[in-house]
Amino acid sequence: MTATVCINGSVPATIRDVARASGVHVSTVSRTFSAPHLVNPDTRSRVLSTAESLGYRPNRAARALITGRTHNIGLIVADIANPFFPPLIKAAESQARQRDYHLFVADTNEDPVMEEQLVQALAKQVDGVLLCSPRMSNDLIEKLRREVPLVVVNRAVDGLPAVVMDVANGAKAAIEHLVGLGHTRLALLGGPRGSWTNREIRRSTTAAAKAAGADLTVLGPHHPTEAAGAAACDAVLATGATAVLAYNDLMAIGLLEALHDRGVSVPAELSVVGIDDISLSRLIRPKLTTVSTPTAAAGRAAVDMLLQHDDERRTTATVTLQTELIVRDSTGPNPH
Amino acid sequence: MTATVCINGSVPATIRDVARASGVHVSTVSRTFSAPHLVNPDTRSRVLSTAESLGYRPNRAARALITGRTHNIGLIVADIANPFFPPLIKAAESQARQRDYHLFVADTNEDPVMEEQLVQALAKQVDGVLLCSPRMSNDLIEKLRREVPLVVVNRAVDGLPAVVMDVANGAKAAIEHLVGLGHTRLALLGGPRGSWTNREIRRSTTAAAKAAGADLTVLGPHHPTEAAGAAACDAVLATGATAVLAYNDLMAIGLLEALHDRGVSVPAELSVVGIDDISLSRLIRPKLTTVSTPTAAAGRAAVDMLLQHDDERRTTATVTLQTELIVRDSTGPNPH
DNA sequence: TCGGGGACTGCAAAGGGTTGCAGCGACACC
DNA sequence: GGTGTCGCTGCAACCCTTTGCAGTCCCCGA
Repeated sequence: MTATVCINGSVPATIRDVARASGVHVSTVSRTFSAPHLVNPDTRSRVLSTAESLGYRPNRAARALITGRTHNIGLIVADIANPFFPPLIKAAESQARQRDYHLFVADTNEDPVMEEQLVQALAKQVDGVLLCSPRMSNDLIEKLRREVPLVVVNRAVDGLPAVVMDVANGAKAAIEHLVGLGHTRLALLGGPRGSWTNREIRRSTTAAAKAAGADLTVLGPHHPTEAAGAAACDAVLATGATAVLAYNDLMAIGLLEALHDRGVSVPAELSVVGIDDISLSRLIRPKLTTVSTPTAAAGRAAVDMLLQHDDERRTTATVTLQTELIVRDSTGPNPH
Repeated sequence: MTATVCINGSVPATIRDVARASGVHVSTVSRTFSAPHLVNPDTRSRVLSTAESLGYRPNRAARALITGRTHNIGLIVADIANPFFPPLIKAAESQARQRDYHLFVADTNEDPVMEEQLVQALAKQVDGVLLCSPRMSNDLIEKLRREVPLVVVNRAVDGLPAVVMDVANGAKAAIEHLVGLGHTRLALLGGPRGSWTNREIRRSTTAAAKAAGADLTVLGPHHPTEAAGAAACDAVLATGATAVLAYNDLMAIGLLEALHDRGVSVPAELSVVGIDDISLSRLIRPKLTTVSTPTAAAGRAAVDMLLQHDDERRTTATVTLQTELIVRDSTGPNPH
């Protein structure tokens, strides 16, 4: 086999080198790092300083082999480049590192089949996986949780720890906002098939519209992209609705673009509401009215749940994070 | 020690279990996976099927321990949530996985000190690190490359494989575009201290302005953020310039926002050019004229370089990716 | 018939740590 | 002085896989 030599020709120092150089047994060196209180302060500082001078760092793979804990976490998202995810990834990474964990990030390209492959591939290499907005079936999730501890984000699964955003409540607030502006014919621009969030939104929106005595046309399923939002423009207009709630900001923004191209003015002729409050939403014109979802908090919470339920016995709690309607410039009174 | 038990109480299958169940030696099982041509097809298929039924997957940590290759890559960026990075991360991850590598992603929060810590922490756990837009000193890079193979992106370092974008040429094109529109008083909204890209842009912009006989005021250093772009608005106006080139799109967009608030119309009174062509740039109004940088290609190229120079002897080549000026609506003729 | 070689397979060491157990000296207490 | 305890350290097995080496078996050519 090929030894991993550094560029200057020296081999990275192992625990044995440190032991030899400081005149103690390897187990003492090991304890110096993993259970410092068990070793004599003098010995400890001697070991520490020779370790320092040798540039020694414990090999995590070797440690993982015996302890069974890799100190790695996997994070699986549908699309890294979808602006919804980066804040979540960033928060999760930061939280993980603070607890001395490293984060694998993987992208399924919106493909549910890929989700399974990724979990399988990561399973032996991580202490747990964060599944963000998974589209796979419940059965499959059941199967996978047997291979590796799982925390799901943006989905509720029986008996599995989960972090969800209260989009139902957010969607309800959005509908009430629109009804309050006098709109009576509404449309919902649906998201992708298999999305728990999408089901929540549809359910809540339907109920809220009904309660308010408003008409609601549900469109979809659609890809959760700007392009799909733009492509759905004619379908939206055909419903005769004066206000639309979109599955996410990206679709809302695509819709806004297409409306602009067709000369339909927002919010004068049509009100548009998004969901997520991605940073883009306050930069476009008109500024988008949207339901803000606490993505960074979700990332942190998911890491916390994984690490905590990893320590003690498994918890199956679901933490629900609140959402908030942010009214900006894309909604206005019913023109009729 | 605590065995890692799965949720159903079973312990994950090891190579030994497979060997026992299929009546061969562990080495044969090992070879079945890592050198299939060395084992009899019958044996191989028998091993494969029992492995399948036992749900066996090779333990990468154990494999890493003996081969010295982890099949992991580290990717260090300044800010995951900065829209410049996600396309790069996505492309790198995809390219890595295609070659059976997994990607650690880490965020320095724009802090150069953190860069070193991260490389150190990742060093023993990866086969190489991709350093994106590093701000650390050359000396430090020299030191770190001794611990782990490095590829730098958006920076040229002597003797180190690098992927850079030809921003110099892009900035030159931007200046020529502005001069062609009749602008003679220009401003450069500079980026962060320590950024190689920033130096390149300044150098090239200065030269291009001089060559064209135009005035150039250089502002900065600034954080590469929208907020910093907005904050610099007054300073930009104070220069008396009729056209500005910003270090990146984010700053340009922040500037656009601030200009809008002050009632300065773009491009009628002031032309603005960004760099990067993040997806946001074509969604804001006016659509931003910008220099597009091939970030996804950079991510792929960086992974390729790391993996290739990892195979054979170390290459120190620098690959330079072309940039392109995208003219949209934020630039127009000199009003004077 | 025998030697040589090829195709498989088994054996065992190695890789870098962790950890239960036992040893040992120092000290306190009776 | 004997005994028990405590603090520290060493010993050695173990984690899971890879891989150089050696052995076995079979086939082929001489």
